[in-house]
Amino acid sequence: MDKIDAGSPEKSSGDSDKGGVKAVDRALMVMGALERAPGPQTLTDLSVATGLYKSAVLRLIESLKNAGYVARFSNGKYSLGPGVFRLGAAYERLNPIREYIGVVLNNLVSEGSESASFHAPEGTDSRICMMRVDSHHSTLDRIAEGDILPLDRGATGQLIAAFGTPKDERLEEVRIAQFAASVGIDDSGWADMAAAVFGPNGKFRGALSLSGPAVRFTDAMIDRWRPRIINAARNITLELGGQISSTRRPKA
Amino acid sequence: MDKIDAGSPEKSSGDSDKGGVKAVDRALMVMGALERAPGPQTLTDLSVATGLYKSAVLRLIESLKNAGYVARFSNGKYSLGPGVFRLGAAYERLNPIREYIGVVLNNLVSEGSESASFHAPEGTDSRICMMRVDSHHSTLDRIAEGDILPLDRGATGQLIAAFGTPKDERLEEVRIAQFAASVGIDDSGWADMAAAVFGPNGKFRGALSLSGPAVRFTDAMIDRWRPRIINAARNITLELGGQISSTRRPKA
DNA sequence: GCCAAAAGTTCCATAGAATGGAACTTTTGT
DNA sequence: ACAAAAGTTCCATTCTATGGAACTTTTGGC
Repeated sequence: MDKIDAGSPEKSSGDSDKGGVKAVDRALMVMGALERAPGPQTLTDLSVATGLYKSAVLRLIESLKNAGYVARFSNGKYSLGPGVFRLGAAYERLNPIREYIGVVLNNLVSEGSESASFHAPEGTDSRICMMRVDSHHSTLDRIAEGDILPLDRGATGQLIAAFGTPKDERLEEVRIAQFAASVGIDDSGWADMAAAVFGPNGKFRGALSLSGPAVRFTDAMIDRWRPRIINAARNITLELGGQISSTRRPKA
Repeated sequence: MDKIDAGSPEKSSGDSDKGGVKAVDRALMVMGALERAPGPQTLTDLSVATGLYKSAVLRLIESLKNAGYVARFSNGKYSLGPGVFRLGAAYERLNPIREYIGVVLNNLVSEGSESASFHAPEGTDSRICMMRVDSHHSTLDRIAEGDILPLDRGATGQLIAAFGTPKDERLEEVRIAQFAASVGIDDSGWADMAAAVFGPNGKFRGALSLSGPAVRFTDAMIDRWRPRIINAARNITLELGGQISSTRRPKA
């Protein structure tokens, strides 16, 4: 009873009309523009970014502002408002599993692991970093909670792709192992390993990941941490009410 | 026209018509209901909570779901979706902190303070000068925006260390006071005082600091400026959406 | 396992809300 | 000081969001 359908932004072809409310779609376009923007935006910025008339943006913003989702500064620019924080806090409160994942991540890091994080699928070709605890080693990579990352980079991306839709058959080995590790040679200088987490009905929920400088991801290091990260992922799965399956289940 | 008013306790009253977009207002009412709810909500729950017809809620949710702001579980209940988490992360990321802090720093300096600056934690054992406004007095010290500084020097470093990880228990007094001032005798010839700034959830965000020649940091001068810098820090905290806590906080 | 009640979903004519764009005011930049 | 860009107001027209009926599915009592 925990399967999630959060809707996917992309719809292959002709995604526009999906029976929602158009005015709301437009307001959320404005929110998206503000979310993506590098900083406070002018009315004209938003008009250009969304393709809506300035007058329309102004009207939509009026409603968003009343709810605190948009803030306007004294210089006239717009940005996300404190209301989105309240929302974020509510999200945390409503998803208490995050607390448990935090405990698991902290445990790994305090045992001396590389930086630990949890990533969930986001749409069909990306993932989102839901939580992250920096390692006690150096911490200079730029990944933070909320970051959207591609699936074609790193073991974590690979693991999520292996359980994605449509399934990448080339990744069947990864899917069976429920684990992936960077082979090491990557010009980025970073490496990672990840173990799969499942919810009820065996539904894939995300990846528990350790990441750090590639130079530290030796075969020995990977062998040492693999059982621990797999075990940690298993604990999260159990906490989520998921079943541990050594074999893959065909359908939910 | 007839609202299904089943007695909605929240929303108080004056949600007067402020010239926004009604459909958006309604969608945000649904968001508010989800935010306030103790757990996943049924369609009927939301219909009752918002006073909207079920069919209307369904349509609004369709749009909210497409944006990821609302998720639907396999048991049919609705809750906030991962999109709000992204939003929260975006808010944190593009915090307009600098714009507002610049105003505050300028105000302090134009009131005759020593050079004013804002420092944020950088890693676990250093801080970064995020902004700086030179005083109208003399003295050019060499600290500039972007400089990385240690935590073992000055009141500002001490304050940031007091809220750092791991916590330095010897600095509990500083943490409680949310304020620190150089005691004066320092062979460097420089002194400073600093007040803590917090963001949402009481998270420590950095220190507002005044710094200058030690010779000018007399007890009387510190007493004179302490309330002003504390008040300025408080204003920044409020602007950041943080809460002012007069009582001591056990965690930060 | 059956039935009644509640919840969820689909559909449509119509009211009225949202729209585009023109006109106007304010701010910015040179 | 001036021109150009940004921001704001306003309104007739259009098209969308709406209420509510009808229908399907799920829940729960017995």
